[in-house]
Amino acid sequence: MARPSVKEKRTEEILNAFEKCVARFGVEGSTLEKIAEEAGLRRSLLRHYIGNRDELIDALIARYIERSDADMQLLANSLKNASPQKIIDYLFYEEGDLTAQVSQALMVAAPEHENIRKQLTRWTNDFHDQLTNILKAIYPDATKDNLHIVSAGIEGIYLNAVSFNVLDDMENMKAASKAAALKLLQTLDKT
Amino acid sequence: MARPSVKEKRTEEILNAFEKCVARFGVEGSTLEKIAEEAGLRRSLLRHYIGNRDELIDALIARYIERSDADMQLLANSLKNASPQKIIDYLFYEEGDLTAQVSQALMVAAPEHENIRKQLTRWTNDFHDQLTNILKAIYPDATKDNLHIVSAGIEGIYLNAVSFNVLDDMENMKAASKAAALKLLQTLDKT
DNA sequence: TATTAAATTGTCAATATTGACAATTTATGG
DNA sequence: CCATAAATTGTCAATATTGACAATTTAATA
Repeated sequence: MARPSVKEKRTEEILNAFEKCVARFGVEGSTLEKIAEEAGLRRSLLRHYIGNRDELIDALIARYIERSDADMQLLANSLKNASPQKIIDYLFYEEGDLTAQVSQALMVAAPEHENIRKQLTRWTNDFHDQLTNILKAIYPDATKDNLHIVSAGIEGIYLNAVSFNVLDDMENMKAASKAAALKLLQTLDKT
Repeated sequence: MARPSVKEKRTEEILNAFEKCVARFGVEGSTLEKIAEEAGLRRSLLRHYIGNRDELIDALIARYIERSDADMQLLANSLKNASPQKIIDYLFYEEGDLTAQVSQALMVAAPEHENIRKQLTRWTNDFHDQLTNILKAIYPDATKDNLHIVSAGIEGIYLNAVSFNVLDDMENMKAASKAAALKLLQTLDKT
């Protein structure tokens, strides 16, 4: 017998706005006012629905990691025994620039935010393990070392390639990066 | 017949402090007060020697790019006809974490700072060209495409590996990254 | 329609940050 | 010592940012 709650909806809107701001201004550059404006809400509503600045950051990183974990699961499932080309195609599929820029901004904020640093560290290691497992399924004869090495290399090329999104006219570099990832992966062929 | 000028010295000190802050707090998180405190100077001196906030940022990126260009020249000269292992060793030599974190923070600031974005874009392309040339000297028979691809891949692995510095306990990943770069480079062997 | 819980708006003070510039101190050459 | 140019300190106002909370409005339902 009361007004219906829009808490979930608003929370999503706020965090979406926060992400957009983080991509443009970084974590420290995202003032509550900017976030509110981006969300089309009053600043007081950020506080009402989520909390103060620190709690907003916690909510952001929590949702980001949650989604990244989900994406990783999807990746792991989709790529069981996929071909090398398929794997690279999947990985380098344009997922909308936001994620990459947010990830980079969070990295920059990591030194001062214990919470962010821990979560990103765990995620990075998880991602590595997942990718290594995927590769292992395709190349069962490859040595553990080689699997680790190639996995780390692909991950590096991939993460760096998406970071090109903030620069101008990097299409060539992105294409070359993708080709490099495939080439590295194919070093596992001959064993 | 006047007091000797310390302008150059102070300017260096200020920009050093700015870099440290940028590595910790990002560009937008580096307030003039924090920079001044890090430099052990009054905030008014930042203004006196360099200027307002925007001018400080311009000075920072200018010096950063200048140094990066110099490093790149050194790299190009040092690695003329070096062995693959030498090249990778040189590239992955620990140069003091600062540079990497500053670079990443500048990337995050790029969307909102035309100046930063342009300069980083140019530098990234230059770096790619230099590395490609170095590889070409060692592998004169490799195709242009393959040189580009391997160069982009190594660059990606390298840049991403240094970004691990902000996370915890990433020694394994860094080592694997280095090995991956070498492995990728060696794909140019057989041609 | 009256009630009720939630959404939304509005306001205020405390603090942080920046820009601008005056005032003072200091080290050197003459 | 004196004049001078530079360094350094100090201060002030304007603006930005945040935290906190009161006041109001709105939509469902009994």
